Amino acid sequence: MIAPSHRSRGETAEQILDTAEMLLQTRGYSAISYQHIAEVLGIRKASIHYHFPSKGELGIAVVDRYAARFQAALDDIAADQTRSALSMLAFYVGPYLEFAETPDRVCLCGALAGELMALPVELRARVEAFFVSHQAWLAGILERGVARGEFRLLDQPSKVARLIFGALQGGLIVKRTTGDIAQLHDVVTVVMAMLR
Amino acid sequence: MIAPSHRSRGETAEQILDTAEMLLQTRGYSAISYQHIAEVLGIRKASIHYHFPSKGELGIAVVDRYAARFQAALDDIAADQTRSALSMLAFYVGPYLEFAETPDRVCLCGALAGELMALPVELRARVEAFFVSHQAWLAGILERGVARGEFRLLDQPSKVARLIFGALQGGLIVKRTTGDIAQLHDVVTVVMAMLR
DNA sequence: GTCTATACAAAGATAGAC
DNA sequence: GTCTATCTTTGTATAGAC
Repeated sequence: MIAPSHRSRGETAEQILDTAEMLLQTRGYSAISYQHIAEVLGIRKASIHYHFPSKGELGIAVVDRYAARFQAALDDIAADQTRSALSMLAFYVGPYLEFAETPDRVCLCGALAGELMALPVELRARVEAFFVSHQAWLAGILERGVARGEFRLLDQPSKVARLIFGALQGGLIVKRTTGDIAQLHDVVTVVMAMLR
Repeated sequence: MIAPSHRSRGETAEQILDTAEMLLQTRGYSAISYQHIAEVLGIRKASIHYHFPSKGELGIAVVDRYAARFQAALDDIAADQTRSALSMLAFYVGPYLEFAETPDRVCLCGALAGELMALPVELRARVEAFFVSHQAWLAGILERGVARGEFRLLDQPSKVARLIFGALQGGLIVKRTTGDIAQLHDVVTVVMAMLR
């Protein structure tokens, strides 16, 4: 029985997070303001301060929600022992390819990492945790693929995971800049070829 | 005979560009201000406006200088027919590894690309041109390595170049976030292994 | 919970003295 | 070429009415 996951936040708070997430992905942290978010939602700046008193807290809430959503999906996938490692990897690449299909979105943490030193330290820590956990997850999938005879790695799983993760983050950012969707597809193609 | 390359800009203008470049690499475009630059140099905001009337123009001047410096080195290297393709690639990776040795610097264009939609359009165009030309250069080196029997590629040179470039940009950004210098070294190691 | 109003600081930019 | 002074707008944040 699947109960609808009760929200710990109200509707307005969720809309604020949605809008802030979109703006952070497209324009970054320093460039966005309460005014921008308020305009998109048709509300006033003060209403946002009611839900998220400071910009730093808002940024943290956005990243925490984003990372938790991602992590839940990764946990689900990795837990399914019947799936091939290849399909797990293909699953992981999915969100990146989806972002690549938008004109201006990249991974939230990839965008924030570009202006790392301008972020509140608590926010930096979140971005770091995101990178660390995703690379650990990838390394686990690669190890699994080796154990199942699906992958042949050029080096230790953790090192290959770093290459793949960096290539996805970097490839997505380059894709948005050049506007060429093939940028990320090519990266994924070569990554897959590398694992055989 | 080597004449000292005459500067088309004065000493102060160069110092402003140096400081702006450093701040852009560490904090990004939106987060830096004339005030920050002035404080580092011990001058006033108005003095910067004398040399670079608007922030957009300053940003463009920084990126143009950065890209030209990089390009001159790439042209020199690629022109030397006696060098191996491997040594050329090792040379290309050099600046990334140097940035990785600093606590908070990444590639200027990699940093700016994270907040792409917040940049003036002329600046975006510069970042795009940087990405396009660097990937073309890398593809040329890869092709050369294949012709010389040094490299064996998993796919077309342009596609492998995209993987390598994205991995370097992404790897450097992840490295700065996690603070682990091995992050980028591992990426380079696996890239090199991939080419054999 | 959302609004108006406001405080306060910082930003980009210009005018004009030196 | 650099400075002081100033303008205008924007940003973050709070107080208090509704």
